[in-house]
Formats: sequence, C-alpha cells, structure tokens
Amino acid sequence: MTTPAARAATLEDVARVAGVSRATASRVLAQTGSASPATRDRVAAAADRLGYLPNPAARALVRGSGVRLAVAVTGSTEAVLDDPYVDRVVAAAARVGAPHGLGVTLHWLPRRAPQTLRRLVDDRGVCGVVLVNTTGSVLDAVPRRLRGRVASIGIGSPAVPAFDVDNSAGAEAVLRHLHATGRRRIAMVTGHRWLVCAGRSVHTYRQVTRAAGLPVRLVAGDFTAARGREAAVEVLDRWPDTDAIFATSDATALGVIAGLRDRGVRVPGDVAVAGFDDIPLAALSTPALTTASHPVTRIATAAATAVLDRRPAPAVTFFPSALVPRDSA
Amino acid sequence: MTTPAARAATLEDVARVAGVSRATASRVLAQTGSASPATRDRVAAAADRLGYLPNPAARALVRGSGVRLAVAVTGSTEAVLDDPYVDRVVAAAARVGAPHGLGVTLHWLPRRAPQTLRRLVDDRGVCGVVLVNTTGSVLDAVPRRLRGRVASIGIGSPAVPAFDVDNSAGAEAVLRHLHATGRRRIAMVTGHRWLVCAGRSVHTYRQVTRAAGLPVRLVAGDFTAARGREAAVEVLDRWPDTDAIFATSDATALGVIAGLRDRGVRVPGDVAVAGFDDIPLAALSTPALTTASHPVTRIATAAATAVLDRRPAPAVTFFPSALVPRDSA
DNA sequence: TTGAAAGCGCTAACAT
DNA sequence: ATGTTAGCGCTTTCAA
Repeated sequence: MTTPAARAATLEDVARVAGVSRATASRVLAQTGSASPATRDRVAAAADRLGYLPNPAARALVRGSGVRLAVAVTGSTEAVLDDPYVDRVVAAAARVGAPHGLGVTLHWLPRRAPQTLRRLVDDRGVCGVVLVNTTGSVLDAVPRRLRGRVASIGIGSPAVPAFDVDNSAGAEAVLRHLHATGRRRIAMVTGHRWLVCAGRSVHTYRQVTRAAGLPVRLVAGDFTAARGREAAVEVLDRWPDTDAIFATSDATALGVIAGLRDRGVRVPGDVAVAGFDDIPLAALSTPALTTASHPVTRIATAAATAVLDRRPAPAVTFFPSALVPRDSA
Repeated sequence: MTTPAARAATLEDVARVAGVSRATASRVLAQTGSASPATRDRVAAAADRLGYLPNPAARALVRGSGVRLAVAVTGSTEAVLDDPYVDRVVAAAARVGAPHGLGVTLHWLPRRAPQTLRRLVDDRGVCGVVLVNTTGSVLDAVPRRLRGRVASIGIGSPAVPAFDVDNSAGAEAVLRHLHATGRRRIAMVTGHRWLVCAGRSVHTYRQVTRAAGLPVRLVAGDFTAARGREAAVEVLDRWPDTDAIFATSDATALGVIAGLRDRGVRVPGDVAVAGFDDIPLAALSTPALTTASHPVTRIATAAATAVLDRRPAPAVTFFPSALVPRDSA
C-alpha cells in the first residue's frame, strides 16, 4: 500500500534519501560542480525513485533568471498577432522552451511605441525576448541589459543576432524562373514598407529587373490575402500588359489569383503568379502555387534556441529559400 | 542625471519608498488583505515611480503555484504538433497568459501512453494544462490533483471541462445545404477514428443521411490535405455516382478538390465539395470553399482562461459553427 | 490596519 | 569532493 505523495519531492528529500547534503544533490542534478561517481549515482537513483522534478520557480528565483520567453511582434495594430506566421513562431518557441520548463508569452509591440519593449525587459519573469517583424526603432530600443538574451526574426543589429529566410536568394530564384519561362513584364506586390527584411526582396527585384532590362512595377502589399486581391486589380489597371505577378507572401499570391479570376484573367495562361513561403495550402490551390520555401519553424527554433543558450550567435543567420515550381508560374 | 537602475525594484524598495512594511506593500500590490486608502495610494505611487513589477518566480515559489501553462496534444506521433490548428491554440494561450506572466509550453502526449501526462502534472512549474485532441484514456489519466487546473479542447469528463466547436450543428448545416442544393449521394471524409469529438460529425452525418433516405458513404481521413487527395480517389472508385463530398476539415476538403481535379472531375459541376473550419484560405481556393466556421482562437482562449481563473467552468461549452456558403458546394 | 518573522525550494559562495 | 550557510523576493500567519 503506497501512500499517495501529498507533496511533490523536493531537493531536500532527494538529498536525504541519497544520504548527501542538499548542496551536493543540487550539484549533481543541475550538472554544475563536481561529485564522485558513486555520489552521482546515489543522487540520480534517489531522484529517479522519488520522481523528483526541480521547481523552476525556486531555481529562477535564486538564479535571478526568469521563467519565460517573450515573443514580441511589431506592428501598427494588435492584429499583427493574428497572423498564422506568428502562430508558428510561438508554437516553435513553446516547443523549444518545454524541456527547459520555459513557457512563452506573446506580445504586441506598437510600431509607434517601440519603448513598450522596456516593460517586457524590466519584467524579471522574462528571461529572453524573440523579436518578430523587427524594425530599426525597435532595435534601438533594445537595452544593453538584454544582450545575449534577445534574438530577432528579421533584421538584427550589433547587439541583436538576426535569424531570417534568405529573402534575396528566394526572390531571385522566383524572378529567374519567371524570366526563364518567358515573362517580361513582371509586377511585384511587396510586404509592409516599414519592414526592412521585406525590403530585401524589393531590392532584389529592382536589381534583377534592371539587369534584364525589364520595367519596374511595384505595388504595396501587407502580406494579407485581401490586399493581394486588391493589388491584382491595381496592377491590371496600371499596367494592363503585365504577364506575371510576384507576391512576397503566399497568402497575398492566392489573393492575387482570386483577384485575377474576378477579372476573368487566366492563371498562368494570361498572367503567371508566384508567391513566397510555401504554406501547406500552396500545393492545393488551383492552379497550384509556384513559390519559394520559407522554413519558419526552423528559423523560430533557431532564434529561440539562441536566446535560451545565450551562446554568442552570429550577427546574421540566413536560412535557404528554395524555388518550388508548381502550376501558377 | 538619473542613475541607471542596476537592479530592478523589489517589493522591499517599494515598501521603503512608501514608508510601510514589506507585508503591507505586498497586500496592496497583490490586492489581498486590507489597507487604508492613504497607505494604498502611497504604495501605488511608490510602485509606479520605481516601475515595480512583481517577480513571478518569487511569487510562484511562495504560493506554490507554478509559472506556466502546458498545452498537451494527443496523437500517434509527435507530428501532431505540426498542425496549424495547434499553432493557433498555443498562440491564443500565450496571449491569455501574457498579462499574468504565465508562459506556455507545448507537449506531445503519445496516444498509446496517456500516462505521459503525469510528468507534466508532477512538474511544479506547471500551473495548468490545456488538453487538445483529447481521448477517453487521456481523460482517465487526469489525476484528481489537477482538478480545476485543466481544460479540454474536445471531449471532457466530470473532472475536466470541455470547450469545443459545435461539430454536430456545423455538420448538420453543411449537410442540409448540400441536400437543399440537390445533392443526394453525399460521401464523407472523416477525421481520426480515435477522436471522439470528430466522431460527432460522423454521427450527425449518419442521422441526417438516414433521415433523408440517402446512402451512407464513409471514408477515413486524418485532417490532412494529402489524405483528402487520396480519399477523393477512393470515393470515386467505390461510389462513382457520388455527387458531393463533405470533409471534416478544410485542409482535407482542399485535398479532395485537388484529387478530384486530378481525375478530371469538375467542382462543383460534377461533385460538390464542402469542408469544415473556414481557414483563411478557404475563401481563396478555386472554387472558393463552402465550409462551416470553427472559432479556434475563441475556443482556445476560453479554455486557457478557464484554467487560469480556476473558476468552476460548465462541463461543456460549445461554440457555434455557422455555414459559410461559397462556390464549391 | 499594520508590522515582525518565518519560510517557499533552490543555488552559490565559502569552508573543509 | 562535500557540507554549511546565506540568501533570492515574495506571501502569509500571527501579534499588536
């Protein structure tokens, strides 16, 4: 007849059962300091038998280390948090944090008030911050104190390592594909103007079109499908002879296809359409969407891991983007 | 010239500035116990001036309360965590937890080993659990100790309040729509067999078709698009005269449309297709997908809130699902 | 209404 | 290699 443990085992219990001091048990269990093999075994056995799990709160308190990871997304309105992209980042971080007992919270950083970041940093519960949709002013608002405990998905700074998809290479692959398949009047629907990382695609677009002697046709987008639908119409109105539209997000590209369809334009017959991200449904649209891959989960995992490990990360880590040719272009 | 706070303000600091004891400051700031209005003001002012933010670790330690919310998803493989649906649940929980300083971690609960839940519950860092894709055996594995700190998205039990979309009503709305538009040989692609909540749609399907004197045509699905594509072919092979396919997830429905297209079957001309969930891209497919809404974020928010508040929640809370008629059916 | 004091579970000097 | 000790910042009896 086993007594149901009314109380979870503490380090004290483990130490007593193992016949050592609390300090020794701590050293063994936290992998810090040294201990003789025999002691090590006894402590491990005791911990195992008691089902000992360290109390993260106690540990964080004494270490002064915080108990959660904050994911902070910059945007004009709180609606930026509704993006499936953000969901993926949060879920990836929540998976990385789990084995460490570190939870994730999600926050909106108003674009006009980057100092909101301060509140997050001043919170002793926060042990690290993953910045999303980072802008220059947000980067400027990162206090020194946060160094080594912050990473950015997007652009970085000397104090903030960056993790991002290789926008330029991805965009270039798409544009070359468009060109190789005979398109010569290629319009682009961009991402948010204020996002530097989104600007990289635009820069590449300008370079490639200029080098090939093609016209530059830019329309502002915001990564949403709704905007893509409108943008398609704008493109058609401004440049009726456009034969390809490259949107910097799949959602926007699908919106573009919908907008084109509204106008009775055939895809890819009349106009080719390409996206960026390779979301799961890109393969299922009609026509199936040609796009470039965007390993969001890998990127977010790397960013979260960098924050957790506090290991000096490279200033910038780019993840490759590969062309995924399908039917729409 | 302000001295940069080398150290974040503690309750002790607030108490000193306010000229009261730490205990009093605690009472005022934690909204517990009583204090004179004057004292209350002084403490609040001091906290404000110092930018005091309570240390969640210290609070959790003394209260024995845990510092994070665990989202546990049941599934045969860890791949269940890759679902965008899970991402949304996690992000919603991470938003709910943020103001409370409670982070979220994401865990896989192997379907064959529901006792894995124990590890989560024994972890003193976990203050609550949100179950996703809950099965009967997982529910059985919920220890008494967790009562009031657990909620389920899916089915529930006397000890675990459930939060879910009203699958039955949603499915019925879709099926009635199909019937009203002249479809008489309606096949259904189901969700996982082992998921009771997914079974509700099947039950409704059986009832509705039986009542209308229609044939029952069931094919097993798993919520993925890939499976939908295969399932479409199976339906066509087994029952060539099928005139409608109802899939219990939009991803599957889009897969069905792709599979149908592979076979040269027109949608909705030859076969109508309907989904369930109303994911953002349902509106953008070709043809636009007829479906029923599934307020995942609202559901997850409610579940997470119930766990946080520890308020006695109703045994079951169903969220309405509305028909979203578009072009595919 | 307020203060003094104890202690939550753990780690990290500092001794030995 | 191991034990002793002093807290980390907070809440909460218990008295006053």
